[in-house]
Amino acid sequence: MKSFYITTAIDYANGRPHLGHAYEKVLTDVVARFRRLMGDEVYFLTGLDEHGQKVQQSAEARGIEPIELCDEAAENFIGLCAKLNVSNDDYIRTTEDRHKEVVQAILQKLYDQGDIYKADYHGYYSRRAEQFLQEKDRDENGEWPVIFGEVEEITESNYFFKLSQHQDWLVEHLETNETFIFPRFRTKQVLEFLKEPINDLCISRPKERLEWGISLPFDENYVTYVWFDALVNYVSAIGYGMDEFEDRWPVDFHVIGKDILVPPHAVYWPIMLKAAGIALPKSLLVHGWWLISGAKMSKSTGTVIDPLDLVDLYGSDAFRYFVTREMNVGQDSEFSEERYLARYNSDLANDLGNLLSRVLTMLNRGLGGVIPSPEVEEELETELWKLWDATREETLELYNGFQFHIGLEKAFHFIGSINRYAEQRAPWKLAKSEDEKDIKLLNTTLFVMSEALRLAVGLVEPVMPETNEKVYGLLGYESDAEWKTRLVRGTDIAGNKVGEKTILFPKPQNHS
RNA sequence: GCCAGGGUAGCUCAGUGGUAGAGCAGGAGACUCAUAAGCUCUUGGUCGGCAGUUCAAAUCUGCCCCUUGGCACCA
Repeated sequence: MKSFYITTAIDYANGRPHLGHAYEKVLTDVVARFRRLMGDEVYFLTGLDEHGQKVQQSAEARGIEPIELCDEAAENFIGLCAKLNVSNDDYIRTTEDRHKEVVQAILQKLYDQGDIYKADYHGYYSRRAEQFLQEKDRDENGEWPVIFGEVEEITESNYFFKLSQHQDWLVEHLETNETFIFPRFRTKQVLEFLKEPINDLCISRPKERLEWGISLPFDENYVTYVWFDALVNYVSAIGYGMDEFEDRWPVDFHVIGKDILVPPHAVYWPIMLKAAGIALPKSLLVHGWWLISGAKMSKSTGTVIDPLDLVDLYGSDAFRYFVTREMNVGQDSEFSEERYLARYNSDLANDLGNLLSRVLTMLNRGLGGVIPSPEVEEELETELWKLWDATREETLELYNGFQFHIGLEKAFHFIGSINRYAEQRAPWKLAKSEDEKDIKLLNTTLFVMSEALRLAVGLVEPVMPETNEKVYGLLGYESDAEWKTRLVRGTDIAGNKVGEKTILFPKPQNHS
C-alpha cells in the first residue's frame, strides 16, 4: 500500500525558530496524526534548508564554517519539533549526501535532455548586498537606495532552466484539478500569475559569488541556487531513484505558507518534476500567517513574550490546541498572549481539566477509585450519547476537510455538555442518599461522565496527543483497537481503577 | 494600478435565499463534586456602505469604502 506522504516546507538555517515555523509543524503533524488514526500508513517529512548566501555570510561574520552554523540551526529546529511533540518520520538536511546526490542526478538529467542551458544574465548588481537588484528595489524616485552602496550594471553567465514551454499544460492542470491547491481560491492567484509569460529560471550562481551550495554536476564553477536545492528535498528524502520511492511518491500534501505558493511550489516545482519525468504532487495545503499586531507588552511582566515560550509555560498540547483552534487554515489569524490565556483558561483548564478533576475526585472519594457500571439509561443519558454520535461524525468530517478550528469547537461543545449533564444529575447529592434508585443513578452518572470524557479526549487526539494519553491512563483505559472503534461508546472502562486527582492544565497564578 | 482573502454582538469567529448564532468578556441567580472551577438566566448587532434581483438577501448581482496579502530569475 502506498503511504500517505506529507511534508512541511523546510526551514531556512539562517534564523531562529519562530511562531510561523512552529505553526506549520503543528498543522502538518495534526494532519499526519489524523491520517494515521484513520488507518493510513503515514510518512511525514520535515527538514532544513542549509545552503545559500545568507548562511555563508552569517557564518563568515561569526568566523565559523557554514556547516557549523547549520549544525547549530539543525539542533534548534529539531529541538522545536521535539518540544511540539511533532511526529515526523524523517528529517532531511540539504547538506546531507543523500540529498546532494539526488539534486545532482536530476540536474544532470535535465541538462542532458536540453532543459538547462547557459546564457548571460544582465542586470544591476550591488557589491555591498552581494546580489542582483530588481526594478522594484528602486525607491520612489527611481534611484537605488543607499543601503545597496554602489550599484553597477554587469553581465554574468549562468545556467537557466526552461520554464516557458510548460505554461500551457500547467494552466490546464490547475484548471482541471480542483483539489490541487487547498484552499481553492489560491488557485486563482496562480492562474493570474500564469497569465503573463514566465521567464526561464536562473538556477546557478558562480562560485566566486556563492560557494556554499551544491555544485552543478556539469560545471564545477557553479553551484545551484535555491529551487533546485531546496524543493528537491521532497524527493531526495524518500529515496528518489530507489524502489522505496515508489511507495511514497507522489506526495499527498505539501504543507506550505501562502508566501511560497507562487511561484515556487505552484509553478517551479511542478514544472521541475514534469521535466524530470516524475509525477506531480497530489495537493498543496496552503496556510496563512499569524499576525502579531505591534509588539504588545505583557501586562504582568512588562516584556514581550515569545510565542514559543508559551510552550514551556503551558505545555505543547496547549500550544497545539491554541494554534489549531484559532486558525482557519488558509486564512490569517491574530496571535496574542491574552487570546492564548483566554483559550487556555476557559477551554482547557475550566472545561476539560476541571471536568477530569471532578470526575476523579468523585470516583476516588465515594467509590474506591473504581469506575462503576451503568445501571440505567434515561433521557439525560440518551441525549448525551446522541450528541456524542453527532459530534464524532461532524468532527471527523471537519478534520477531513482541514476545518480543525470548527472541529475542535464541536468537540469542546461536547465537553461542555458533559459538565451540563453532571449538573443535571448532581452526583454529589446522589452520593448522600441510601435509596437504591439513587445509588443506581450515581453509578450511572459517574460511568457516563468517565466514558464521555474518554470519548472526548479521543476525538482531540490528533491535536492533543499528550492529553489523550494522560486521560486514558488516568481512566485505566488501554486499547489497541483502531481509532474509529475507540470513538464508539462502550463499557470497557467500567471496573477500571482510576488514578489520583490530577490537574491537567494548571492555572497561571499572577494573571488577572 | 491589477488580482485574491477578510469586513456578522465589546473581542475571536460560525452561518451561501426563508423569523440574526456560538465561545469569551459583562450582568443576575441557584448550587458546591471540582483548578474561586461548573450550571441556569441575561445585556448586547440597521450582518462595512449604497443600489439592484427576489414574495423573501448576512447569503445572489453591481459600484464604493476599510483591511491583509501577492504581482516573475527575491527568499
